[in-house]
Amino acid sequence: MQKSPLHPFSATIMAWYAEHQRELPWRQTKDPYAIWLSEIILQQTRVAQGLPYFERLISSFPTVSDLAEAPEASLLRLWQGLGYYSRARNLQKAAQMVMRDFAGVFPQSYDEIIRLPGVGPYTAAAIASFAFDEAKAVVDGNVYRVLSRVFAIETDIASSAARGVFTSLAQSLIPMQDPATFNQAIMEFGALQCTPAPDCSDCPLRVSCAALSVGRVAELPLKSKKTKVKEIEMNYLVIEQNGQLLVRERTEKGIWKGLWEFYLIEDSCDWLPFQRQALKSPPVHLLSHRKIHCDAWYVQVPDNFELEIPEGYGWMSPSDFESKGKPVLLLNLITDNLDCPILQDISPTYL
DNA sequence: ATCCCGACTG
DNA sequence: CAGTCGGGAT
Repeated sequence: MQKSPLHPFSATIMAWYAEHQRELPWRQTKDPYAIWLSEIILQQTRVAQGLPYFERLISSFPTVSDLAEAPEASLLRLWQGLGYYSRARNLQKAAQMVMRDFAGVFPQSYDEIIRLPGVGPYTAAAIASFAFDEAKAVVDGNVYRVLSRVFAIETDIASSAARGVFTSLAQSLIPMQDPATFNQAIMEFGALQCTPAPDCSDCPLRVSCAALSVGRVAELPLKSKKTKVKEIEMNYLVIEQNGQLLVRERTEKGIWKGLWEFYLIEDSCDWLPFQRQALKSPPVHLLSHRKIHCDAWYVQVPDNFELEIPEGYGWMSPSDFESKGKPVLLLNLITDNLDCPILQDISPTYL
């Protein structure tokens, strides 16, 4: 077999990976379905947080067919607490596309894989290399960090040019004889060794790292854009009548689409149908682009009173509501107010 | 308080 | 191409 020479960088990180890699369930398989599932979970999510979700999802939906046929609500319930819920909705759309357009066989090339919803350049390269040994370099946040430092690249990673610059470089470094291990190695290296605030003293690249030699490690990678945070107010009324709760699914575009919630008043809470009991407010809830101030009240509606149901809302039993996916903000509200009997009944079994 | 992480949408 | 989409670690 013809062997092209290995770049010193590639040799070093692959040797490092052989020593330091974590044992992770999706690294013990070549099953593209399991690898795809793990990669979607790991988008914008750290391994420690994603791991239990992977275990629950793969055992609930062992095959792409199981996932395609699952009710969306049960998928979102399993995804609860992981954030970026469009990932779960796209995951199922993609599973249905595999069944319909690929006859149930997971697509086997980068060009086909990237057609799946929720799969972009990074994820397609990851699946194509890990499952099918296609020599496509992955470029994720770890790769930006590692390459910008080792090669002292000052390209702004928020710029439109960045992806091309880093993809070309990574593609020039990937060894044809083992692209999968190279891709795993460079990301694991970014996750464990070349971290945002790294300890360079025991780094295997410390003698060749360009950023370290010029004292630019802390400044790289360069990133210009910062997201502005909008402050919003959410007032929840936990409305109970006959042991049922007034709830709705968030169907409009925006945050938490597909998740469920109590009666929500976005602005000031001046609707006072009956005597209300203040609940303990959850702490200010921070998203990347939202700062949510939340207040909540409990309202018991007399059994024989005919309440006018607001548009989009309906009555639901606590146990059915428990089985729906809810934002972490509401899970916090529930667990902070377990002295309220009906909230005990929807206390989540896990986050 | 600040930073981390991909893909889609309009 | 700028804005949107969550949650957690440090």
